[in-house]
Formats: sequence, structure tokens, C-alpha cells
Amino acid sequence: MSQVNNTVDEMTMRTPIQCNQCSMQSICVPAGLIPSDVEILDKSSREPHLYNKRSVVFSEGEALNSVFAIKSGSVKCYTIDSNGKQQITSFHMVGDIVGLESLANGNASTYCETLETSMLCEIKLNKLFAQELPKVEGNLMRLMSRRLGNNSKHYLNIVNTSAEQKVVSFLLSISTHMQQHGLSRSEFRLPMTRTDIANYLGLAVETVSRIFTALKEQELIQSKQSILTINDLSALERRVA
Amino acid sequence: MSQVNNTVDEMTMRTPIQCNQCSMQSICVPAGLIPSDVEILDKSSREPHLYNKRSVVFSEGEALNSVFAIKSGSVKCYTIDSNGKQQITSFHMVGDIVGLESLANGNASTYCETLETSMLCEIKLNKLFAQELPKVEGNLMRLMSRRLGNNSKHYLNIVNTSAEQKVVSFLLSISTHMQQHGLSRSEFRLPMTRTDIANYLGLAVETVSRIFTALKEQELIQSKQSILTINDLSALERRVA
DNA sequence: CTGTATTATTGACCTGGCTCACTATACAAA
DNA sequence: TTTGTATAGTGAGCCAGGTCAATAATACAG
Repeated sequence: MSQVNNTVDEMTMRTPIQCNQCSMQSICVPAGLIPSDVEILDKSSREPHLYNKRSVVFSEGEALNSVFAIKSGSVKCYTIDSNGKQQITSFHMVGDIVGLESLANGNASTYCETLETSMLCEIKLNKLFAQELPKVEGNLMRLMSRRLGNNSKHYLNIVNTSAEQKVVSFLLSISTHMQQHGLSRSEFRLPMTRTDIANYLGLAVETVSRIFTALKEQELIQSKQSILTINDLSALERRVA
Repeated sequence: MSQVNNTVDEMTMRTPIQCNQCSMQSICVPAGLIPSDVEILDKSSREPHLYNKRSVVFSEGEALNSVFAIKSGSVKCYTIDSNGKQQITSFHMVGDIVGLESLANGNASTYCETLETSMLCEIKLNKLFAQELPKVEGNLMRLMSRRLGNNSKHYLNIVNTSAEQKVVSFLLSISTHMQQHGLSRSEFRLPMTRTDIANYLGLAVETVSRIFTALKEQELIQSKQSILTINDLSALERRVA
């Protein structure tokens, strides 16, 4: 998997990563391109931009012809239903690309809001496609395809599992993401609130809280503030068997 | 939306549709291509193939570098978890394209099995991409992007809603699909069993059955055999508000 | 450093939907 | 047709996880 980068270790989620260490370089900087080709991509399309906590990156329905690469920090994507209730559809963290759904019709299909101070690179699609680099499009398609696959996995986690299994597989999926991006898979920051986790998993906040407590009591995890430590990864994996 | 085709009316799900009426012609036959270009696509890549009920179209893990267009009939995609339990991740019906998740790594990420006698066109991706038709790739990307969006919608239906809302939005999503493919949105065949529906929605079969009964008692729907009739669409829509 | 607001945790109680057990219907093969 | 098998529907009882309520711990602005 060309986008996996295991060389950078022990970075916190807040630390921005360089383009050449960035896990989405297969999109931004298509593998195999020589530096002069890379420079074809308009500088302004790649310059990272700093967002404060709780900034709205884009809003549902707005015209959007870009995707955003998360260089540091994290975001949540959500829709607002007819009753005004927020429903989180995804979290994205360092190394992820956000906004792929908008490709279909040029409109954002969700809101996207930072969970913490974050740095995002806006990648303008028209500029990207204008290069007519088949590798870029191929990589983007593979990325979407992989996302489709991951969505299915998340879906499986949600359907037909107990609340504990939902929470555990949520934690494991973040752990896996961290590892795939060269960070520690056993200790990381959980940038979202319990309420957000509950919303995302379709559980009550109280249930999520109780499950965290139970996992701590069984010494499978620890958590001080927002830092989560996984003490027994394989035991957690057995829980979601 | 170029792939929507409202001109064909009142077809049953078993009736094959012609390429020029096919909703995935934006992929198979990229819009704007003149017939001679269309013929570039290798004949064997597009010839529909007949599958009996319960045929496995592809299996999880197998090498796959094709997508399949459903000309008639329907399929379910599912994975099998470590306990041997089947989990359905999606249903696909006439006009859908199956197998997009495999693009990521050339391997099928689910099983795909026909729910009834079905006709599918296998579209070989290497032959498709060899044409270097930017429109084809663009359309495929838009298709995946739209799929990502639809996945989110399904996800919303699953999270934080009652069993009744899940079933109703399931029915409404099929109804919408039928309409988008030029079929009746108020009367169609439900090719999957109650067990499949329950599995897909993360409910017990008994619950699904009870909800069908309740909806019939309220005269919101009718069902004789596998034919479902929606009597009061807007009432159903209000239920999932 | 302190007051206020937000988030997290815990307890008590209740209910939607699951399980189990059974019956009814549909459909395929003979 | 009959018979066998898969699918659908119904009832009774129970429990996982929701709701409501109160408290504790954090985070942040000034």
C-alpha cells in the first residue's frame, strides 16, 4: 500500500507532517513524479491553512471542488437531520483526505468541522485534474475505493454488535489508522468528545462512558485526559471477534 | 444527473434493460462518445451473462479487476465474520454497479451473490482504462463519490433510529432507487428475504416481520408475495423525519 | 488562579427489541 | 396433487442499553 508510511514514529496528532512524510502524498505528490512535476501543482492548492478548534471547513450543500488533506489535527463530518439533530458520519485524522463525497456533484454532502486546532491542505480538483496525470486519478480512485471498503467495515461494526463491541472496534480502528500513519497504535489522543463518539456509534453518551470505565477496570485501556493507552491490544481484538 | 433515466416505465426488476436505457451507460458508454468509440470497448467486457438464483458472482479475497453492471435481477454483497456469520453490507439492483471496493487493491472485499436469476455485465477495468477516456474515469469517480454519499445516508438510517425507522427508510431507499431507474416507486418486487433485510439492518427477523405487519395494518403498505406496494409514500416519509 | 461552562461519570429505572418457541404460509420436487 | 423445506408471522418473557437525574471532573476565559 503506497500510502502507508511507517518511518515516522511517535508523533502526536497535533504535529504537522511534511509533504514527503505525508500519507496522502500518493495523491498530492503522485508516486514516481520527479520534483519538477510536483511543482506543476499550483502552490496555492497545497499550502496548508491553520484552522482553530471548531472551525467549519465546509458546510453541507456548499459548492465544493476541492478535497482537504489533514496535515495535523482532526475533523468530524456530520449532517443535520430534519429535526436539527447532528449526526456524525465520519471522523478524519492526520493523514486523511476529506471531501471525496463532494466529487459526485460538486457540492459538500456534509459539514466538516475541526475537533481541535488543525492544519489542512486544500487540493483544488480542477488544478489537480488539469495536470492530466493518470496516476493522480488512479490514486484518487483507489483512495475512494478503499474508503468504500472502510465504510463497510465501520458499518459492520455498527450492525449486529453489542455496545461494547462498537466502542472497542472504534478504538481499534483509530489504533490501526495511527499505526498506518507511522504513529503509535497503543497510545494516542482521542480528539473527539464522548458525546461525539456516542453520536457516531449510535449509542447513548452514558453507555459509552460506562464502557470506557469497564475497559479501564479490566485494565485493557487507560485514559488520562484525552490520551488513550491500549494496554492489551489482543484482548481488545478478541472482544470484537 | 446523467445516469438517471426516467423514460422507461413500469419494468419489472427481472426485465433486462438495453445498453442505451441502462443507467450505468455513463460508465459503459461514456456520454458523448460516438458509436465507433463505444465499439472500442471490447465486446467480451460488456456481454451480459446470466446467473441463476444464489450464484456467487465473486468471493471475498479473490483477485478481481472488474466491476459488474446489473442489467436485471439483484445481488447481495456480504462478508463472513470470524464466527462464520454472514453480514450483508449492501444490496444492489437493476442499474447498479457492483465491485467498486475491489479497485483499491484488486481483490474483492465481499462476496457477491445473486438473489434471483440475474443478468450482469462484467466490465474489465484494464480494458476500460486502456481506452484512456478521461470521461470514463471521471464518471467512475463520480459514481464512487456518489456511492460514498449514499453509504453515509444508509449509515444515518442505521444509527440512532428505531427499528421501524430503519425498515421504513430501507423501503424508501429502494423506492427511490426504482424511481431513479425509471421503474415504479410505489410498486416493486423485494427480491431479498426478511432474514436478509434483518441482517442488513441489524435487526431480528421477527422484528422486521412485526414491522411489516404493523405497516400493513396501518395501510401504509401492502405486500402479496414479494411484491411490495406503497400506499402512502408521504406518510412513510414522515415516519423517518 | 478562579469562576463558569462544558464534558464525563455514575446510579436508578424503564422499554424497545431480542430470544426462544411455535404456527402458518409459500414454493420446489416428485 | 402431496410432501418437504425454506420463509414468514406471532406470542411471551427478558435484558441490553436508553432515559432521566444528579454529581464530578476538566477546560477555558478573564
